[in-house]
Amino acid sequence: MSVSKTAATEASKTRKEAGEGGSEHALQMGELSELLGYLMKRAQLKVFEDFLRCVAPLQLTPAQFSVLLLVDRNPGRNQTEIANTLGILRPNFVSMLDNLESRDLCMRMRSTNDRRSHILVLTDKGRAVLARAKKLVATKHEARLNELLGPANRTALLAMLTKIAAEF
Amino acid sequence: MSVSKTAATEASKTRKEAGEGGSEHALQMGELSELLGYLMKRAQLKVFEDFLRCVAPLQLTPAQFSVLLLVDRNPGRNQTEIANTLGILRPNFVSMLDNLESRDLCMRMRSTNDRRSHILVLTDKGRAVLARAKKLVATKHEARLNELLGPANRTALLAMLTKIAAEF
DNA sequence: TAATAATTGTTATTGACCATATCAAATATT
DNA sequence: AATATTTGATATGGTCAATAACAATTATTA
Repeated sequence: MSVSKTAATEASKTRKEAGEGGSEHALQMGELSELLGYLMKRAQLKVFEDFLRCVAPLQLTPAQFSVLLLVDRNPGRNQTEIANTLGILRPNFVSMLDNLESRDLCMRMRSTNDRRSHILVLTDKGRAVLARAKKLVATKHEARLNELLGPANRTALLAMLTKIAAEF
Repeated sequence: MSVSKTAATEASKTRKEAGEGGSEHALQMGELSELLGYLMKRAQLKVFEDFLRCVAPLQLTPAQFSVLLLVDRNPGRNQTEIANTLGILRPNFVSMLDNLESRDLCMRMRSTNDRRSHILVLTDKGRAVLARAKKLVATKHEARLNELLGPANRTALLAMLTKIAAEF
């Protein structure tokens, strides 16, 4: 089982092999393959990757999509409220909105009640893009998860992630 | 220096939780609460937060912990091999090792076979810290997941994350 | 009402993280 | 021997996350 250090170093010189990416022997993952954070991070990166692929025609990141969703569902809210709900810090939300506004997906409107705040509204184009994005996400992205896990497991996974996000 | 990690966790107390605070009504999350990427990212952040808390006495990030684990389990491997396995780019792995080496947790040794490469080895202190870290992770971090989900669900979650990380 | 505090959006800045190009030394290939 | 590839390293740019600070506005309170 255990390999001596000299044998291991010897082995390191031996190989070049055809395979995926790494041309060496696979390393022992050890307890890494049971480490929640490691698996979660790896999975999350894959999910974001796939999201970007699926919604690439619309040039929307996951964060941008979530902003459009939330603004659409919550008319009359200001920047701070939207940003807080998404866990985005207010300073960092500014450039994000600048981007969406420059692409005519979203608009800042001065509130009549409180002239400090900007009420956020989707433009017609913003609503149209959001609708197309939702369709792409549902038919390509989330559908992929269904194929991989099955509907029951998918539901279970989302429930567990929700619980972790809320109570961990 | 390098208190940025603790500073970040300290700052989490300042951060307002999404949808909390009795003054404002909670926003409608809409299909956000069913969006895989959103939930995954939120959950992942919580998990990393908790990991940092649990292993704070040892001042190890999840990434550093994974490096120690992998080096320990794979004696005789060089930087490229370890970095590749963890999905870390070689240039970015350099400063990471500089850090671990400066803390006397890890050592670079010139290979006798190939004088270009650095064989990575844990120091005695590195092995000791790793052992303590493993214990903290098991008894505080992963145990927390068990309490939250139960053993069966925890196993199911890890399996699904593994599948997503591998096949998505 | 006047003075003070708090809030909103914003700018500036910093540090962490990810990615690419490039380099010298060493090794592999031709 | 000449050329190509690999390894660790440096430099650099981009994206995020986080903090401090500021002007305009609103809320508080003395």
